[in-house]
Amino acid sequence: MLDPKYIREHIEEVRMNCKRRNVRIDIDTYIELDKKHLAMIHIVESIRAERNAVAAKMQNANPDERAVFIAQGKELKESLASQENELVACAVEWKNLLLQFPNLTHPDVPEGKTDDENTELRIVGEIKKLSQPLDHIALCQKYDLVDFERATKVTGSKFYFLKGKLARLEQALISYTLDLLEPEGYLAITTPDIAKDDILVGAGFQPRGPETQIYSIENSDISLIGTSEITLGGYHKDETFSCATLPIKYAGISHCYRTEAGSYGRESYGLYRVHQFSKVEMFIVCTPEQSEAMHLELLRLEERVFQQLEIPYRVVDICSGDLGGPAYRKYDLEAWMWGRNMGKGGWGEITSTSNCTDFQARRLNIRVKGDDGVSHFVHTLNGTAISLARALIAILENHQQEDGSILIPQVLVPYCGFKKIG
RNA sequence: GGAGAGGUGGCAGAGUGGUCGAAUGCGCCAGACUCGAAAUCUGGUUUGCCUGCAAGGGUAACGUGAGUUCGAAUCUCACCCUCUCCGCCA
Repeated sequence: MLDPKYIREHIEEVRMNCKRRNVRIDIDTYIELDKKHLAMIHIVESIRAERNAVAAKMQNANPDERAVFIAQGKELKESLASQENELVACAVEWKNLLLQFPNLTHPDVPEGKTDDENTELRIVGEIKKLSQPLDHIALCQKYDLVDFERATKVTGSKFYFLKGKLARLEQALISYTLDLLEPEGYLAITTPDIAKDDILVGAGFQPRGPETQIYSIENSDISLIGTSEITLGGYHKDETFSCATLPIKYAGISHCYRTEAGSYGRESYGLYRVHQFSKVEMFIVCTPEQSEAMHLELLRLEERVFQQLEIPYRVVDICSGDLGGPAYRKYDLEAWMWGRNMGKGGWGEITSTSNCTDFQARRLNIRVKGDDGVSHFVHTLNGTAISLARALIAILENHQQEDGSILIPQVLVPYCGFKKIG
Protein backbone atom coordinates (compact mmCIF):
# COMPACT_ATOMS: atom_id res chain seq x y z
CA MET A 1 0.00 0.00 0.00
CA LEU A 2 1.21 3.48 -0.80
CA ASP A 3 0.92 6.37 1.61
CA PRO A 4 -2.28 8.23 0.70
CA LYS A 5 -0.56 11.50 1.53
CA TYR A 6 2.26 10.65 -0.84
CA ILE A 7 -0.21 9.95 -3.64
CA ARG A 8 -1.95 13.27 -3.00
CA GLU A 9 1.31 15.16 -3.24
CA HIS A 10 2.85 13.22 -6.15
CA ILE A 11 -0.06 12.48 -8.43
CA GLU A 12 1.88 12.61 -11.70
CA GLU A 13 4.75 10.53 -10.37
CA VAL A 14 2.36 7.86 -9.15
CA ARG A 15 0.52 7.93 -12.46
CA MET A 16 3.77 7.37 -14.35
CA ASN A 17 4.82 4.65 -11.94
CA CYS A 18 1.61 2.69 -12.57
CA LYS A 19 2.17 3.02 -16.29
CA ARG A 20 5.78 1.80 -16.03
CA ARG A 21 4.68 -1.14 -14.00
CA ASN A 22 1.96 -2.08 -16.38
CA VAL A 23 -0.75 -1.70 -13.73
CA ARG A 24 -4.00 -0.28 -14.94
CA ILE A 25 -5.69 1.76 -12.28
CA ASP A 26 -8.09 4.67 -12.56
CA ILE A 27 -6.13 7.33 -10.78
CA ASP A 28 -8.55 10.15 -11.52
CA THR A 29 -11.36 8.19 -9.91
CA TYR A 30 -9.11 7.51 -6.97
CA ILE A 31 -8.32 11.20 -6.54
CA GLU A 32 -12.01 12.08 -6.58
CA LEU A 33 -12.70 9.38 -3.99
CA ASP A 34 -9.83 10.58 -1.86
CA LYS A 35 -11.22 14.11 -1.82
CA LYS A 36 -14.69 12.86 -1.01
CA HIS A 37 -13.31 10.65 1.73
CA LEU A 38 -11.49 13.57 3.36
CA ALA A 39 -14.58 15.74 3.09
CA MET A 40 -16.69 13.05 4.75
CA ILE A 41 -14.17 12.77 7.58
CA HIS A 42 -14.49 16.50 8.19
CA ILE A 43 -18.26 16.34 8.26
CA VAL A 44 -18.45 13.32 10.55
CA GLU A 45 -15.82 14.62 12.95
CA SER A 46 -17.46 18.00 13.30
CA ILE A 47 -20.79 16.38 14.15
CA ARG A 48 -19.05 14.18 16.69
CA ALA A 49 -17.41 17.24 18.19
CA GLU A 50 -20.83 18.84 18.60
CA ARG A 51 -22.25 15.70 20.12
CA ASN A 52 -19.38 15.49 22.58
CA ALA A 53 -19.83 19.13 23.52
CA VAL A 54 -23.52 18.61 24.25
CA ALA A 55 -22.79 15.52 26.30
CA ALA A 56 -20.21 17.45 28.31
CA LYS A 57 -22.64 20.25 29.12
CA MET A 58 -25.05 17.64 30.44
CA GLN A 59 -23.06 17.04 33.58
CA ASN A 60 -23.80 20.33 35.24
CA ALA A 61 -27.17 20.94 33.71
CA ASN A 62 -30.40 21.55 35.61
CA PRO A 63 -33.47 19.51 34.64
CA ASP A 64 -34.81 22.10 32.19
CA GLU A 65 -31.49 22.38 30.40
CA ARG A 66 -31.22 18.62 30.36
CA ALA A 67 -34.37 18.25 28.35
CA VAL A 68 -33.00 20.68 25.79
CA PHE A 69 -29.63 18.94 25.57
CA ILE A 70 -31.21 15.54 25.23
CA ALA A 71 -33.30 16.80 22.35
CA GLN A 72 -30.21 18.29 20.74
CA GLY A 73 -28.28 15.11 21.24
CA LYS A 74 -30.99 13.03 19.65
CA GLU A 75 -30.98 15.23 16.62
CA LEU A 76 -27.21 15.07 16.28
CA LYS A 77 -27.33 11.34 16.70
CA GLU A 78 -29.57 10.97 13.70
CA SER A 79 -27.57 13.13 11.36
CA LEU A 80 -24.36 11.50 12.58
CA ALA A 81 -25.66 8.04 11.80
CA SER A 82 -26.49 8.87 8.20
CA GLN A 83 -23.22 10.69 7.59
CA GLU A 84 -21.27 7.85 9.17
CA ASN A 85 -22.91 5.36 6.85
CA GLU A 86 -21.87 7.43 3.91
CA LEU A 87 -18.34 7.74 5.25
CA VAL A 88 -18.02 3.99 5.69
CA ALA A 89 -19.28 3.30 2.19
CA CYS A 90 -16.87 5.86 0.79
CA ALA A 91 -13.97 4.54 2.85
CA VAL A 92 -14.47 0.99 1.61
CA GLU A 93 -14.43 2.10 -2.00
CA TRP A 94 -11.43 4.35 -1.40
CA LYS A 95 -9.43 1.66 0.39
CA ASN A 96 -10.15 -0.94 -2.28
CA LEU A 97 -8.71 1.33 -4.92
CA LEU A 98 -5.79 2.35 -2.72
CA LEU A 99 -4.81 -1.30 -2.26
CA GLN A 100 -4.47 -1.69 -6.02
CA PHE A 101 -1.60 0.75 -6.36
CA PRO A 102 1.73 -1.04 -6.86
CA ASN A 103 4.77 -0.07 -4.85
CA LEU A 104 7.06 2.69 -6.06
CA THR A 105 9.94 1.58 -8.24
CA HIS A 106 13.69 1.69 -7.70
CA PRO A 107 15.20 4.17 -10.18
CA ASP A 108 17.61 1.57 -11.57
CA VAL A 109 14.91 -0.97 -12.43
CA PRO A 110 15.03 -1.70 -16.18
CA GLU A 111 12.09 -0.46 -18.23
CA GLY A 112 9.92 -3.14 -19.74
CA LYS A 113 6.47 -4.64 -19.96
CA THR A 114 7.05 -8.40 -19.69
CA ASP A 115 9.68 -10.85 -18.52
CA ASP A 116 11.23 -10.73 -22.02
CA GLU A 117 12.61 -7.37 -21.05
CA ASN A 118 14.28 -8.39 -17.80
CA THR A 119 17.99 -7.61 -17.77
CA GLU A 120 20.50 -10.42 -17.50
CA LEU A 121 23.19 -9.22 -15.10
CA ARG A 122 25.59 -12.16 -15.20
CA ILE A 123 25.96 -15.86 -15.81
CA VAL A 124 27.79 -17.89 -13.18
CA GLY A 125 29.10 -21.43 -13.56
CA GLU A 126 29.52 -23.64 -16.60
CA ILE A 127 26.91 -25.65 -18.38
CA LYS A 128 28.12 -29.22 -18.61
CA LYS A 129 28.54 -30.65 -22.10
CA LEU A 130 26.48 -33.80 -22.48
CA SER A 131 25.89 -35.86 -25.57
CA GLN A 132 22.33 -36.77 -24.62
CA PRO A 133 21.10 -34.83 -21.60
CA LEU A 134 17.87 -36.13 -20.03
CA ASP A 135 15.31 -33.94 -18.36
CA HIS A 136 14.39 -34.56 -14.74
CA ILE A 137 11.26 -36.49 -15.66
CA ALA A 138 13.25 -39.03 -17.62
CA LEU A 139 15.82 -39.23 -14.85
CA CYS A 140 13.14 -39.71 -12.21
CA GLN A 141 11.50 -42.45 -14.24
CA LYS A 142 14.80 -44.17 -14.74
CA TYR A 143 15.50 -44.35 -11.01
CA ASP A 144 11.88 -44.36 -9.75
CA LEU A 145 12.28 -41.12 -7.80
CA VAL A 146 8.90 -39.50 -8.21
CA ASP A 147 5.34 -40.69 -8.84
CA PHE A 148 3.03 -38.31 -10.63
CA GLU A 149 0.61 -40.94 -11.93
CA ARG A 150 -0.54 -42.34 -8.62
CA ALA A 151 -0.63 -38.82 -7.19
CA THR A 152 -3.47 -38.01 -9.58
CA LYS A 153 -5.58 -40.61 -7.77
CA VAL A 154 -5.02 -38.88 -4.47
CA THR A 155 -4.91 -35.21 -5.36
CA GLY A 156 -5.35 -34.64 -9.07
CA SER A 157 -2.64 -33.37 -11.35
CA LYS A 158 0.45 -31.34 -10.48
CA PHE A 159 1.04 -33.04 -7.19
CA TYR A 160 3.67 -35.71 -6.69
CA PHE A 161 5.14 -38.25 -4.35
CA LEU A 162 8.90 -37.98 -3.95
CA LYS A 163 10.47 -41.36 -3.37
CA GLY A 164 13.65 -42.84 -1.99
CA LYS A 165 16.78 -40.83 -2.63
CA LEU A 166 14.87 -37.84 -3.97
CA ALA A 167 12.85 -37.62 -0.73
CA ARG A 168 16.12 -37.84 1.20
CA LEU A 169 17.66 -35.20 -1.02
CA GLU A 170 14.79 -32.82 -0.30
CA GLN A 171 15.37 -33.08 3.45
CA ALA A 172 19.13 -32.78 2.94
CA LEU A 173 18.72 -29.54 0.99
CA ILE A 174 16.64 -28.03 3.77
CA SER A 175 19.17 -28.93 6.45
CA TYR A 176 22.09 -27.77 4.33
CA THR A 177 20.41 -24.42 3.65
CA LEU A 178 19.58 -23.82 7.30
CA ASP A 179 23.18 -24.56 8.23
CA LEU A 180 24.40 -22.11 5.63
CA LEU A 181 22.06 -19.36 6.84
CA GLU A 182 22.48 -19.71 10.59
CA PRO A 183 25.94 -18.09 10.79
CA GLU A 184 24.57 -15.21 8.71
CA GLY A 185 22.06 -14.50 11.47
CA TYR A 186 18.98 -16.17 10.02
CA LEU A 187 16.78 -17.81 12.62
CA ALA A 188 15.27 -21.09 11.48
CA ILE A 189 11.52 -20.93 11.94
CA THR A 190 8.77 -23.25 10.82
CA THR A 191 5.51 -21.50 10.19
CA PRO A 192 1.92 -22.58 9.73
CA ASP A 193 1.00 -23.43 6.15
CA ILE A 194 -2.22 -21.45 6.41
CA ALA A 195 -3.02 -17.84 7.23
CA LYS A 196 -6.02 -15.58 7.62
CA ASP A 197 -7.03 -13.64 4.55
CA ASP A 198 -6.23 -10.27 6.10
CA ILE A 199 -2.65 -11.45 6.59
CA LEU A 200 -2.49 -12.50 2.95
CA VAL A 201 -3.79 -9.09 1.92
CA GLY A 202 -1.26 -7.47 4.21
CA ALA A 203 1.55 -9.25 2.43
CA GLY A 204 0.19 -8.00 -0.88
CA PHE A 205 -1.64 -11.09 -2.08
CA GLN A 206 -5.22 -11.42 -3.25
CA PRO A 207 -6.67 -14.48 -1.54
CA ARG A 208 -10.07 -14.55 -3.23
CA GLY A 209 -11.31 -13.75 -6.68
CA PRO A 210 -11.09 -15.07 -10.21
CA GLU A 211 -7.38 -14.33 -10.74
CA THR A 212 -6.13 -15.70 -7.46
CA GLN A 213 -3.23 -18.13 -7.15
CA ILE A 214 -4.25 -18.95 -3.60
CA TYR A 215 -6.16 -21.94 -2.30
CA SER A 216 -8.71 -20.87 0.25
CA ILE A 217 -10.64 -22.93 2.73
CA GLU A 218 -14.35 -22.94 2.22
CA ASN A 219 -16.62 -21.28 4.78
CA SER A 220 -13.68 -19.67 6.53
CA ASP A 221 -11.41 -16.67 6.25
CA ILE A 222 -8.25 -18.73 5.94
CA SER A 223 -6.15 -19.76 2.97
CA LEU A 224 -3.14 -21.93 2.21
CA ILE A 225 0.03 -19.87 1.95
CA GLY A 226 1.99 -19.56 -1.27
CA THR A 227 5.15 -18.67 0.66
CA SER A 228 6.17 -18.28 4.29
CA GLU A 229 6.78 -14.61 3.58
CA ILE A 230 3.07 -14.34 4.32
CA THR A 231 3.12 -15.96 7.74
CA LEU A 232 6.38 -14.26 8.70
CA GLY A 233 5.05 -10.83 7.82
CA GLY A 234 1.88 -11.63 9.73
CA TYR A 235 4.00 -12.82 12.64
CA HIS A 236 4.96 -9.20 13.37
CA LYS A 237 1.67 -7.53 12.43
CA ASP A 238 0.88 -4.49 14.59
CA GLU A 239 4.29 -4.50 16.26
CA THR A 240 6.67 -1.61 16.83
CA PHE A 241 10.39 -2.31 16.99
CA SER A 242 13.13 -0.18 18.45
CA CYS A 243 15.70 0.39 15.76
CA ALA A 244 18.49 -1.30 17.73
CA THR A 245 16.70 -4.66 17.36
CA LEU A 246 16.71 -4.52 13.56
CA PRO A 247 17.41 -6.15 11.22
CA ILE A 248 15.59 -9.35 12.11
CA LYS A 249 16.34 -12.24 9.80
CA TYR A 250 14.37 -15.46 9.42
CA ALA A 251 14.86 -18.66 7.51
CA GLY A 252 11.20 -19.62 7.23
CA ILE A 253 10.36 -23.25 6.53
CA SER A 254 6.98 -24.10 5.14
CA HIS A 255 5.03 -25.82 2.46
CA CYS A 256 3.79 -23.57 -0.32
CA TYR A 257 0.55 -23.98 -2.20
CA ARG A 258 -0.32 -22.42 -5.53
CA THR A 259 -3.32 -23.02 -7.74
CA GLU A 260 -1.32 -22.04 -10.84
CA ALA A 261 -4.57 -21.00 -12.48
CA GLY A 262 -4.04 -20.22 -16.13
CA SER A 263 -0.63 -21.83 -16.49
CA TYR A 264 -0.20 -24.65 -18.94
CA GLY A 265 2.02 -26.09 -21.62
CA ARG A 266 5.75 -26.56 -21.72
CA GLU A 267 6.32 -24.28 -18.74
CA SER A 268 4.46 -26.60 -16.42
CA TYR A 269 5.96 -30.00 -17.04
CA GLY A 270 7.09 -32.33 -14.30
CA LEU A 271 8.20 -30.76 -11.05
CA TYR A 272 8.60 -27.30 -12.55
CA ARG A 273 5.17 -25.91 -11.82
CA VAL A 274 3.37 -27.80 -9.08
CA HIS A 275 0.61 -27.10 -6.60
CA GLN A 276 2.68 -27.87 -3.51
CA PHE A 277 6.34 -27.63 -2.65
CA SER A 278 8.59 -27.06 0.36
CA LYS A 279 10.63 -23.94 0.67
CA VAL A 280 13.14 -22.21 2.92
CA GLU A 281 12.44 -18.51 2.58
CA MET A 282 14.62 -15.73 3.91
CA PHE A 283 12.60 -12.91 5.35
CA ILE A 284 13.98 -9.67 6.75
CA VAL A 285 12.46 -6.89 8.80
CA CYS A 286 14.73 -3.83 8.84
CA THR A 287 14.88 -0.06 8.90
CA PRO A 288 14.44 1.96 5.71
CA GLU A 289 18.15 2.79 5.77
CA GLN A 290 19.13 -0.88 5.85
CA SER A 291 16.95 -2.31 3.14
CA GLU A 292 19.11 -1.78 0.05
CA ALA A 293 22.10 -3.45 1.69
CA MET A 294 19.88 -6.27 2.96
CA HIS A 295 18.59 -6.83 -0.55
CA LEU A 296 22.12 -7.32 -1.84
CA GLU A 297 22.82 -9.68 1.04
CA LEU A 298 19.83 -11.80 0.10
CA LEU A 299 21.00 -11.98 -3.49
CA ARG A 300 24.52 -12.88 -2.37
CA LEU A 301 23.24 -15.72 -0.20
CA GLU A 302 21.00 -17.06 -2.94
CA GLU A 303 23.99 -17.13 -5.25
CA ARG A 304 26.14 -18.81 -2.65
CA VAL A 305 23.66 -21.68 -2.36
CA PHE A 306 23.70 -22.41 -6.06
CA GLN A 307 27.44 -21.93 -6.36
CA GLN A 308 27.97 -24.48 -3.62
CA LEU A 309 25.49 -26.81 -5.29
CA GLU A 310 27.54 -26.38 -8.47
CA ILE A 311 24.60 -25.38 -10.60
CA PRO A 312 25.01 -22.87 -13.42
CA TYR A 313 22.67 -19.93 -13.11
CA ARG A 314 22.12 -16.41 -14.29
CA VAL A 315 21.06 -13.35 -12.34
CA VAL A 316 18.17 -11.34 -13.74
CA ASP A 317 17.17 -7.80 -12.84
CA ILE A 318 13.38 -7.81 -13.13
CA CYS A 319 11.91 -5.09 -15.32
CA SER A 320 9.27 -2.61 -14.18
CA GLY A 321 6.32 -4.35 -15.81
CA ASP A 322 7.17 -7.73 -14.29
CA LEU A 323 7.71 -6.67 -10.68
CA GLY A 324 4.26 -7.45 -9.31
CA GLY A 325 2.61 -5.28 -6.68
CA PRO A 326 4.78 -5.27 -3.56
CA ALA A 327 8.35 -5.25 -4.94
CA TYR A 328 10.36 -2.04 -5.21
CA ARG A 329 13.10 -4.04 -6.85
CA LYS A 330 13.45 -7.73 -7.61
CA TYR A 331 16.23 -10.08 -8.71
CA ASP A 332 15.65 -13.63 -9.87
CA LEU A 333 18.13 -16.47 -10.15
CA GLU A 334 17.51 -18.75 -13.09
CA ALA A 335 19.23 -22.13 -13.17
CA TRP A 336 20.13 -24.10 -16.21
CA MET A 337 17.61 -26.83 -16.93
CA TRP A 338 17.92 -29.29 -19.80
CA GLY A 339 14.21 -29.91 -19.89
CA ARG A 340 13.37 -26.38 -20.92
CA ASN A 341 13.05 -25.01 -24.40
CA MET A 342 11.74 -28.24 -25.96
CA GLY A 343 14.62 -30.27 -24.55
CA LYS A 344 17.33 -27.96 -25.85
CA GLY A 345 17.92 -26.53 -22.40
CA GLY A 346 17.24 -23.08 -21.01
CA TRP A 347 17.05 -20.94 -17.92
CA GLY A 348 14.34 -21.63 -15.34
CA GLU A 349 13.45 -19.42 -12.39
CA ILE A 350 14.75 -20.91 -9.18
CA THR A 351 14.85 -18.09 -6.64
CA SER A 352 13.50 -14.60 -6.36
CA THR A 353 14.36 -11.80 -3.96
CA SER A 354 12.34 -8.65 -3.45
CA ASN A 355 12.79 -5.45 -1.55
CA CYS A 356 9.22 -4.52 -0.64
CA THR A 357 10.24 -1.33 1.20
CA ASP A 358 7.31 -0.22 3.38
CA PHE A 359 4.62 -1.60 1.08
CA GLN A 360 3.82 -4.64 3.23
CA ALA A 361 4.68 -2.94 6.51
CA ARG A 362 2.11 -0.24 5.90
CA ARG A 363 -0.61 -2.82 5.36
CA LEU A 364 0.52 -4.99 8.25
CA ASN A 365 1.21 -1.98 10.49
CA ILE A 366 4.76 -2.92 11.42
CA ARG A 367 6.77 0.03 12.66
CA VAL A 368 10.14 1.00 13.98
CA LYS A 369 10.80 3.75 16.46
CA GLY A 370 13.95 5.66 15.58
CA ASP A 371 16.44 7.26 17.93
CA ASP A 372 14.54 10.50 17.37
CA GLY A 373 11.46 8.84 18.86
CA VAL A 374 9.57 9.13 15.58
CA SER A 375 7.95 5.98 14.27
CA HIS A 376 8.27 4.88 10.66
CA PHE A 377 7.15 1.80 8.84
CA VAL A 378 9.80 -0.91 8.64
CA HIS A 379 11.02 -2.31 5.36
CA THR A 380 10.45 -5.97 4.57
CA LEU A 381 12.42 -8.13 2.18
CA ASN A 382 12.17 -11.71 1.08
CA GLY A 383 14.33 -14.09 -0.86
CA THR A 384 14.17 -17.77 -1.72
CA ALA A 385 16.93 -19.68 0.02
CA ILE A 386 15.93 -22.99 -1.47
CA SER A 387 12.75 -23.88 -3.25
CA LEU A 388 12.36 -27.61 -3.40
CA ALA A 389 10.97 -29.19 -6.51
CA ARG A 390 12.79 -26.66 -8.70
CA ALA A 391 16.10 -27.07 -6.85
CA LEU A 392 15.70 -30.82 -7.28
CA ILE A 393 15.20 -30.37 -11.02
CA ALA A 394 18.38 -28.31 -11.23
CA ILE A 395 20.41 -30.84 -9.27
CA LEU A 396 19.19 -33.84 -11.22
CA GLU A 397 19.59 -32.25 -14.63
CA ASN A 398 22.95 -30.55 -14.05
CA HIS A 399 24.63 -33.34 -12.15
CA GLN A 400 23.74 -36.19 -14.48
CA GLN A 401 26.82 -37.88 -15.90
CA GLU A 402 27.57 -39.33 -19.30
CA ASP A 403 27.02 -42.82 -17.84
CA GLY A 404 23.49 -41.82 -16.78
CA SER A 405 24.15 -41.65 -13.06
CA ILE A 406 23.62 -38.53 -10.96
CA LEU A 407 26.40 -37.29 -8.71
CA ILE A 408 25.28 -35.55 -5.53
CA PRO A 409 26.94 -32.15 -4.96
CA GLN A 410 29.73 -32.48 -2.42
CA VAL A 411 28.14 -30.11 0.11
CA LEU A 412 25.02 -32.26 0.27
CA VAL A 413 26.69 -35.62 0.79
CA PRO A 414 27.06 -35.20 4.59
CA TYR A 415 23.36 -34.35 4.80
CA CYS A 416 21.87 -37.11 2.66
CA GLY A 417 24.37 -39.89 3.24
CA PHE A 418 24.87 -41.00 -0.36
CA LYS A 419 27.11 -39.77 -3.17
CA LYS A 420 25.23 -40.72 -6.28
CA ILE A 421 22.00 -41.96 -7.74
CA GLY A 422 22.35 -44.82 -10.19
C1' G B 1 -16.21 -30.53 22.40
C1' G B 2 -18.33 -29.26 27.77
C1' A B 3 -18.04 -26.08 32.41
C1' G B 4 -15.97 -21.84 34.76
C1' A B 5 -12.81 -17.35 34.99
C1' G B 6 -10.81 -13.50 32.33
C1' G B 7 -9.02 -9.87 28.14
C1' U B 8 -7.73 -2.04 30.34
C1' G B 9 -1.36 1.93 28.52
C1' G B 10 5.83 -1.16 27.85
C1' C B 11 4.47 -4.43 32.41
C1' A B 12 1.43 -5.07 36.84
C1' G B 13 -3.22 -3.33 38.17
C1' A B 14 -7.68 0.11 39.63
C1' G B 15 -11.92 1.75 37.37
C1' U B 16 -19.48 -0.99 37.00
C1' G B 17 -22.97 5.11 32.81
C1' G B 18 -20.91 11.56 32.41
C1' U B 19 -15.64 14.83 36.27
C1' C B 20 -11.73 8.55 32.30
C1' G B 21 -6.86 8.56 27.25
C1' A B 22 -7.86 6.37 31.81
C1' A B 23 -5.81 6.15 39.43
C1' U B 24 -1.60 3.81 41.54
C1' G B 25 2.93 1.04 41.31
C1' C B 26 6.96 -0.67 38.29
C1' G B 27 9.72 0.36 34.02
C1' C B 28 11.63 4.10 30.73
C1' C B 29 13.50 9.40 29.60
C1' A B 30 15.28 14.16 31.45
C1' G B 31 16.85 17.11 35.54
C1' A B 32 18.49 17.73 40.86
C1' C B 33 21.68 15.53 44.57
C1' U B 34 26.73 12.70 44.05
C1' C B 35 33.76 12.53 42.50
C1' G B 36 30.71 8.68 40.05
C1' A B 37 26.91 5.07 40.92
C1' A B 38 22.92 3.36 43.99
C1' A B 39 19.08 5.33 46.87
C1' U B 40 16.04 9.69 47.05
C1' C B 41 13.46 13.93 44.96
C1' U B 42 11.19 16.78 40.65
C1' G B 43 9.19 16.66 35.91
C1' G B 44 8.00 13.90 31.56
C1' U B 45 6.40 9.28 29.25
C1' U B 46 0.40 5.75 23.83
C1' U B 47 -0.89 5.76 18.91
C1' G B 48 -3.67 6.58 14.22
C1' C B 49 -6.29 10.08 11.34
C1' C B 50 -8.02 15.31 10.20
C1' U B 51 -6.60 20.49 10.64
C1' G B 52 -2.67 24.22 11.33
C1' C B 53 3.66 27.61 9.25
C1' A B 54 3.74 26.57 14.32
C1' A B 55 1.84 26.50 19.13
C1' G B 56 -2.31 24.18 19.25
C1' G B 57 -7.25 22.29 18.11
C1' G B 58 -10.58 18.19 16.60
C1' U B 59 -11.55 12.97 16.28
C1' A B 60 -10.84 7.77 17.23
C1' A B 61 -8.82 3.62 20.07
C1' C B 62 -9.88 -0.11 27.10
C1' G B 63 -9.81 -8.06 22.66
C1' U B 64 -13.10 -7.54 17.71
C1' G B 65 -17.83 -6.28 15.71
C1' A B 66 -22.82 -4.75 16.39
C1' G B 67 -26.56 -2.65 19.78
C1' U B 68 -28.90 0.38 24.01
C1' U B 69 -28.19 5.73 25.57
C1' C B 70 -28.28 12.73 25.00
C1' G B 71 -23.54 10.29 26.72
C1' A B 72 -20.21 3.58 27.03
C1' A B 73 -13.78 1.07 29.37
C1' U B 74 -18.41 0.55 32.33
C1' C B 75 -24.98 -2.07 30.14
C1' U B 76 -26.77 -5.96 26.04
C1' C B 77 -25.66 -9.50 22.05
C1' A B 78 -22.36 -12.16 18.78
C1' C B 79 -17.51 -13.52 17.74
C1' C B 80 -12.10 -14.05 18.78
C1' C B 81 -8.35 -15.11 22.20
C1' U B 82 -6.10 -16.58 27.09
C1' C B 83 -6.25 -19.38 31.69
C1' U B 84 -8.33 -23.51 34.96
C1' C B 85 -11.03 -28.10 35.14
C1' C B 86 -13.41 -32.24 32.35
C1' G B 87 -13.69 -35.09 27.82
C1' C B 88 -11.21 -36.64 23.29
C1' C B 89 -6.72 -37.25 20.84
C1' A B 90 -1.53 -37.42 16.85
